[in-house]
Order: sequence, then structure tokens, then C-alpha cells
Amino acid sequence: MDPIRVVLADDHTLVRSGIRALLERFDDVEMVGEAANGREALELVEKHRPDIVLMDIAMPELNGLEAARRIHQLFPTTRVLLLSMYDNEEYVAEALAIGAAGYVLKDASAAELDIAVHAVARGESYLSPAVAKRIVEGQVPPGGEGAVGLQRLTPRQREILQLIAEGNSSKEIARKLELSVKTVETHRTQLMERLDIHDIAGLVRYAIRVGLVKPE
Amino acid sequence: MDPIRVVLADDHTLVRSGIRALLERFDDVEMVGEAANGREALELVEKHRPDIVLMDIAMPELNGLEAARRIHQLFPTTRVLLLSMYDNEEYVAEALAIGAAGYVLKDASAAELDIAVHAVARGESYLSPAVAKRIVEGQVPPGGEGAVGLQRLTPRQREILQLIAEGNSSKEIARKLELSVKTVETHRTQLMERLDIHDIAGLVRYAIRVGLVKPE
DNA sequence: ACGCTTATCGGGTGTTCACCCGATACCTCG
DNA sequence: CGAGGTATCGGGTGAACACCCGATAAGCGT
Repeated sequence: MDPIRVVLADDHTLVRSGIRALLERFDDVEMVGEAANGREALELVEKHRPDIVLMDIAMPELNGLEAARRIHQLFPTTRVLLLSMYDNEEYVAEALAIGAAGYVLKDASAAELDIAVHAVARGESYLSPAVAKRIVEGQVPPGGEGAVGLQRLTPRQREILQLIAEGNSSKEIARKLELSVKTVETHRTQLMERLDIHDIAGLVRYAIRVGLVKPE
Repeated sequence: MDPIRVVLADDHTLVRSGIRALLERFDDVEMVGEAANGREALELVEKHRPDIVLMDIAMPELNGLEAARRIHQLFPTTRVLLLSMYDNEEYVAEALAIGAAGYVLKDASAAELDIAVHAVARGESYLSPAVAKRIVEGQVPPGGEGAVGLQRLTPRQREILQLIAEGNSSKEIARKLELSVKTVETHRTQLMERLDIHDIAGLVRYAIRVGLVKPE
């Protein structure tokens, strides 16, 4: 039986190391890479084509949902298992919409992680019980702001917005995304118009409100 | 040599299991209990009198800082090693004030956790480099209780900061406060230097973090 | 009386932002 | 095919920002 090749992404090194230690207990799991943000995760997936990406949602640079969306599009054979602090309905709904193979809460047990990883590796899906419960019962899509609001933006615009809210200048964003400063400015102008928010402070508050970034 | 007896407290089971897996690699560490919140941690300390409590700050029921304070008072032989997501100055200052033996960031490496645990077990203290840097630079008064958070700003600076975070330009602020634009700019420069935050986005996140403004 | 902090105001310089105009290229949907 | 959305890049303009330098004045504690 071939080992399950896994890429792990979490911005907190200690948490990442801990989960890695748990995964290494499963003798059919092979760790092929670790990433500290969504962009690194994307690069590792492109390079190693793992079976599974186990990825936190809340990450700087490029968050887990956005990274998951792209991974699912670009490398459909790699299955994404998302980790999250909260059973936030907006997140769950969006995670399912973009083709994540599983959604595990951070208060899951090691045994549950075991089950989730192997289920996803077999091509099945896994949802933490609390999450599954919401899907079965609730069935009510977001309703609130969160994901719905963000849907008004294109993926590129969301990405730019996150980087702005994290304090990057247009020049820094251009460098990180390997774009022209002009392109970044255009995206910023477009998303400002679409959100009808016309200053940096407002963008930051909006990004925090919808959970794109944290106040830290 | 007696083993180092450790109680671990973190509200996220998966994170807790991961860190436990890391600790169990150290053959001189003996796990004597796990807690999901501060109150459980307190009970476990009373019951087992461990050498060390490794505890997250952000926990429900009773947070890590409050739990650390009581543990230090009631069981002074048990040393508290705090875990935190952020090098939040408010937290660091309070942690030091209540007698925590160490403060480790969650983006520390497993090797750093090793060093921290053994240092604290020997009766020494440990601070993550980023935290130590703040102490050395005098940004956090060791053992101080008054000069935390917003208290480091003058009333005028807090007023300006709030208006900035609410999306006002310097000109708008000057008009509202009946000041010269130059005066407003000076205040902004001063408070940026004092907070060591050098962009609008960072100021907005800070203002939200300390409750000066809300994301809405 | 002296030093320190706070608060006020100014000149100047370079960078970044916000918005105006333009363009090309790709993809999808009808 | 054509229309619309997305993504990319460019010129140009004026406002705002970030940081450098300077100053005056009031208050407060030693």
C-alpha cells in the first residue's frame, strides 16, 4: 500500500510541529512538506503533488479557503482537508462550495484526525461532528455577512484586500504577487468601488468584520 | 533524575494532542494531565502538584492569565509556562506581573519548546526571542501594571488614533478638532513611533484589538 | 530653576494613495 | 459571434501620508 503523502500548512510553527508529530504516528502517512501560509502551501502542492493538504483556514498572505479553492482548481487530484478554530457557518459553507474534501475543528481529537485523514485519502469526505450537525440541521446558508459579502469580490480582489489589511503597500503587494504596481492599484481601485469603501481604514475594518484577517 | 511532571492546558484538543506528542518525545517529561480551560488546569494542579503547567492564554471559562495568577498564588512550587498566539504587549506585561515563569509564542519551534520547558524546570525563566526583545527595548515595563496598552498613549494621541481608525484623513481630523493639519500629523507620527506601528492598516488593527473602535 | 512631557505649529522631501484616462488578452455565456 | 467579466499594464494628477528638520508654550515634578 502506498503511503498517504501529506502537505501540512499552519502559520503557527509550534502547532504545525505538534500536528506533524501526530501524523508521523500513522505509519502509512508520509510528510512531504510544511507551509506557513497559503501561498507556500500552493507552491508545495505544485511541487510535490501530495495526496492531501491538511491546512488551517486562518493564515497570513493567502488564507486557507482561498488556497483551497485554487488547489482544487489547479490540482484536482490533491484533496484538501481544512482545519478551523470555529464551526463558523460562513466558513463551512464556503469550504464545501469550493470543493474541500473535509473540515476538521481544532478541538478534534487525534483519533478524529486519524479518521479524517484516512477517509479523505480513500476519496471520501469528512466533517467534524459539530460541523456535520450544522449542515444536517441548519441547512441555512450564511445569511449574515461573512462569505456572502466576500463573494462580491473576485479571488484576486480578495487576495489583494487581505494583503492591504495586513499592512502591505501596493509596492510590497506587487513584489509578493509578482505583479506590476499598476495592476495592484487597479485591483485596489476596483474592489474599493465594489465595496463602496474609499479609505484604507475602512478596508481594514471590513476585512476584519468578514474574517479575512484578524486584528491580532 | 526525576522526570519533569507537566500539566498541559489548551482549549483546542488537536493542538493540545500535538503539543503533547512533542513533549512525549522528551524522555525526562512525564505528562500528568490535560485541561481544556483554566479552571480544569487549576484543578489538575491542585490534584497533581506538577512541576510545570504549559498553558495557552486564550481559553474559555477561565483564561490562562487568570489561571496563572491563581496557580502562582496557591501553588508557588508549580511554575507556569504560558503559550500565546501573539506577542501582544498587554499580555506580556500582565504575564510578567503575575509571576509566570515563561512566555512562548505559538510560532516557536519544537526545539524552542524543548529549551523553554527544561529552563523553567531548572527554575530559570524563558521568553520567546520576539517577546524578550520587547522587554529589553523597554517597551514593556517588567512587572509593571499601569503602563499597559492604551495607557502608553496620551489622551490626545488616543483621540487621534480613534479618528484615524474610523477612516478620517488628517485634514478631516484637523477640522473636527479645530487643529492645524500639521499638529494632527505630528500626533500621528508620535503615536506611530510609540506603538512601533508604521502603517494605517496596522493602526486600525491595533485600535480594534484594544477596543478603541469596532470593526462595524 | 531645570528637565521632562505634552501640545501646538511650520518647512521640506519623497512615497503612497485615489482616481482619471487609456489599452490588450483571455474566458464564458448567450 | 459579440458582450461582459476578469486580469493584466500604462500615463498622469493631486491629495494624503511618512518622516526629516525646526520652533513655542504650558504644566509638572525634583
